[in-house]
Amino acid sequence: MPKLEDVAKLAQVSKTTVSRVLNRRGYLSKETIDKVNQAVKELNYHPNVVARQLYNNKTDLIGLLFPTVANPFFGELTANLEHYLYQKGYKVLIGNSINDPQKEADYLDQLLVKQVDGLIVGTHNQGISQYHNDNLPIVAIDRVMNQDIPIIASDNYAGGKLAVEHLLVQGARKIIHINGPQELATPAQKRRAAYEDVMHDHHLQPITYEVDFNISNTDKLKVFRQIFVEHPDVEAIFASNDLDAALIMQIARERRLRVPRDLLLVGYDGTQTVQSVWPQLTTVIQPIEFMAQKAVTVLQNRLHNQATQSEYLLPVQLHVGTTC
Amino acid sequence: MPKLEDVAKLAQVSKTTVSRVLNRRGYLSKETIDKVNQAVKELNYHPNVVARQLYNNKTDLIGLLFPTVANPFFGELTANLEHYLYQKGYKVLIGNSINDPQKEADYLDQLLVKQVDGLIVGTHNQGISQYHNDNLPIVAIDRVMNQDIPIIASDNYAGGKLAVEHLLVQGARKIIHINGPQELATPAQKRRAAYEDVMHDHHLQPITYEVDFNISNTDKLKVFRQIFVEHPDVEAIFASNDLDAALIMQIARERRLRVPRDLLLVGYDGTQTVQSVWPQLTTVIQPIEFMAQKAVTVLQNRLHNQATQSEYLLPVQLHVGTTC
DNA sequence: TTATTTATGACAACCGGTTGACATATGGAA
DNA sequence: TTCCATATGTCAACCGGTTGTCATAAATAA
Repeated sequence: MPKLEDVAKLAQVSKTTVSRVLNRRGYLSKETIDKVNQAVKELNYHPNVVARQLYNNKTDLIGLLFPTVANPFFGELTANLEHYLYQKGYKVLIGNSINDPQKEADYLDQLLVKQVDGLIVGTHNQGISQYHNDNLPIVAIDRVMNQDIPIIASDNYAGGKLAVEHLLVQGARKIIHINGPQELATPAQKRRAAYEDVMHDHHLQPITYEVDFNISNTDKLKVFRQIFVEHPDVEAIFASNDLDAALIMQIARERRLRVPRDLLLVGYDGTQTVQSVWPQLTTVIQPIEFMAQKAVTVLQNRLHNQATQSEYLLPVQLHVGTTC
Repeated sequence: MPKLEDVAKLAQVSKTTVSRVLNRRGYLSKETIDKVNQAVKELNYHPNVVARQLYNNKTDLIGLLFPTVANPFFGELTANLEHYLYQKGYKVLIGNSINDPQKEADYLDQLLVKQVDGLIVGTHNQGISQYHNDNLPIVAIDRVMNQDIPIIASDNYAGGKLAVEHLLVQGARKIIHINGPQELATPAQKRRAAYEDVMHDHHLQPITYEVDFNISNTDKLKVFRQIFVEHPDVEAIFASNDLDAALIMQIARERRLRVPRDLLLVGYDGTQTVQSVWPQLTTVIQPIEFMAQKAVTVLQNRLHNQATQSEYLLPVQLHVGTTC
């Protein structure tokens, strides 16, 4: 692997001159520029990125910490984040933390140390202390970290309201909601608040099941089956996300419940993948692309020490399919 | 951000000793070890990764170049790759190249230069020349690059055969296949070969539509609608992948064709996402996790200069749903 | 003719950690 | 008493660039 010195030798100029040509600084004649470029091409020389990173004290890398890109919501989010970050000259390092707080802490430990210039996080684990780090600009998506870390989220309260009110309009009364554990501080809890508010407004009893996002589908199915055992008269379910809605659908089939006749179903997220494969699902669409764009903008503000708000709420949209 | 020297000062030892403690080499007394560790903790010191990378001439980063993690196949593949790579001590840098050969070339240019220790690629663009690079270990997934680059793929021929033979058993005769452009050298072309072989064996006329993986859903829908215009008597479609199958399904609904009564449909990939959301789809399941694991193993062999085969074929499985 | 701009080189410090060479001191074993 | 393993320090080179300081020389302008 050729280095700067080799280029200098071949072009018969000094290291300094080569560096000047590559970085366009100082006075340079056309001839030397050509000579150097010629040598660069001949040797197929590329400056060593790591050496530059060391001197410049930045890597142009942004870390993304999310549960898993196997989930279409995080997959699409990651794809969009990568897109916008690439436009700004950053590359993307990913860390999937699903179900493994140790792994998340590990990643943090390593990334916080000059490996990345900034971090965008949306993990679902609790009690990671390293986030209290002033050195590294961090932005959270759909996750409450601490005061210093700005949050990008869709308008979960509005989304919850849209979903529940739609269910009520469709005539459902016994509506059950699924959400993550309350200890986990996520903006998604606002859907629960919306759900409970709307139910109370209609003098209905809210019933919320708390299900950990990280558990396996098999375990989720067990919990969801329990819902139908404990509430055989359930008329509608407002699920945490579209994949959970799919599991509910699976159970509905097991129990020979026809959707929407016997059971109404609303999901959440509205990823393009699920929209494409299961357009019948009524769901609340989060503006994934917009969230990614906003996260990148806010992160860049942080990187440039510009002021940012502590929270950014983006609008959601109800997609009405045939499941309710 | 504290550096090694600061730790040395605080612990009242030399830089060398600190380095010795951190890297466990040479003779060390328990007291100094404790003193150093104490100072490390007190300062919250972490060695600068980039400096280490420069000296060691490796980054412990592996680049993943795929079309987009927004697609569940690549999302799940990426998640699995990340999992296995993490286990081996590598971090993951992603690059999504969809629909943008320039971006792919860009990534390559930058990653080939000591930014990553190795590369796993599965992009769908053509004519990228930089892959002829001897410096960097590369492994390809489901993509033919050049002789030096080992390929991990599922058994596409067997998969194609399974799908088509199942369609025939179900009574279909006019079966249309969708695949990528033939110029694009991918193992997926073997499905086409299998399809055409089986059709010929049954004295049936194979009809293959070539559709670029990278085009938008809107454009794909246009092409797929054309299929039904040109072949109104089509009885079955063997799609390139599950998402394409979903689009076909959409068109079937438009045309009031009932699946499987009026149209049989087989997909390809069998991602957990699609399996979960649309279990009714009959499809060929690629062993994504196994492919990821194999890719990581083979890459590591390359990294350690151990011999590797030029191709690894992994078994597929037919999932029979209700779409055929 | 003199001053200034343009063009290039040599050199060293620096980014932050790693490593080898060499010196030195202590304690216990032979 | 001598020898050696143990324990720590100093110093400098190195990884591969970047940048500032000085020096030098030719070309151009005043």
